[in-house]
Amino acid sequence: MELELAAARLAELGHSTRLAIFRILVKAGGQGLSVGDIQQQLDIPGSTLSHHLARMIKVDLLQQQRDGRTLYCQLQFEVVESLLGYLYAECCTADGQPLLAVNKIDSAARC
Amino acid sequence: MELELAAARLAELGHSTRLAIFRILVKAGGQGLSVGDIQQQLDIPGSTLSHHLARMIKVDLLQQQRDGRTLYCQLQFEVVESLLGYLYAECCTADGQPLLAVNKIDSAARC
DNA sequence: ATTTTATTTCCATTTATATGGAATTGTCAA
DNA sequence: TTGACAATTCCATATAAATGGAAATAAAAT
Repeated sequence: MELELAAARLAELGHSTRLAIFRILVKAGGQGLSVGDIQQQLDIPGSTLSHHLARMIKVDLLQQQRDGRTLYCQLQFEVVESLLGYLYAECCTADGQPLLAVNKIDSAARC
Repeated sequence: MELELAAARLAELGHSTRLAIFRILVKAGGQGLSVGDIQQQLDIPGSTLSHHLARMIKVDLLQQQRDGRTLYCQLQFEVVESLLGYLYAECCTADGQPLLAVNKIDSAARC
């Protein structure tokens, strides 16, 4: 992922409401969650939520899929993955040594 | 790290100039790099750079240390680590299963 | 057909971010 | 103690983001 795109995606995660949406959608997993359910969890006006979702969709952090009159939001996990992968790649020195210890932490322990 | 702080830090990384600064400082490692060196690499006006640095300092992504008339900028690696750690922790489902495959990628391979 | 439900888009307003020239501060060297 | 250098702060301006009520769209139920 090139820098501009990574920055754009990080900017979208860099807002407390949107980071909360991200969090909720991670917990929801692959099947996603309806806009209404998200709204209920966050307790914010529909239009505000809609704007935030639109922004996240624009940078491919999430996707929507309609089922009847309900719109389901699904996190684009591959995109999130590539974003985090980019950050990690950037967190290596020129000589290829990782500077962060996050890799060493057991993933299960963090959950 | 709580959500608000994580969001604030992500927002600072979510700007192409600042992400470029981040990148440069990662490559520079622990000893850091002078403001002038960063400016030379980015080729932007000093005042603009200064504003960006100030923002990053405000959320503790970096630190400055004066040596004579030169100011050295050092990335706060522990902070970056905790931020990425937070994101990874959020990327686990409620039942503790990591949803991202980034952990499985060999860290050396990404550098 | 009409109402209800789910969600978006339109619109206006407020607030924050980004940018960079000019003036300023801090430090060293002659 | 003046001059140059490193970097910031001041200031003004332009642009973008955030917010939410009201109107519009889409789909289903009555």
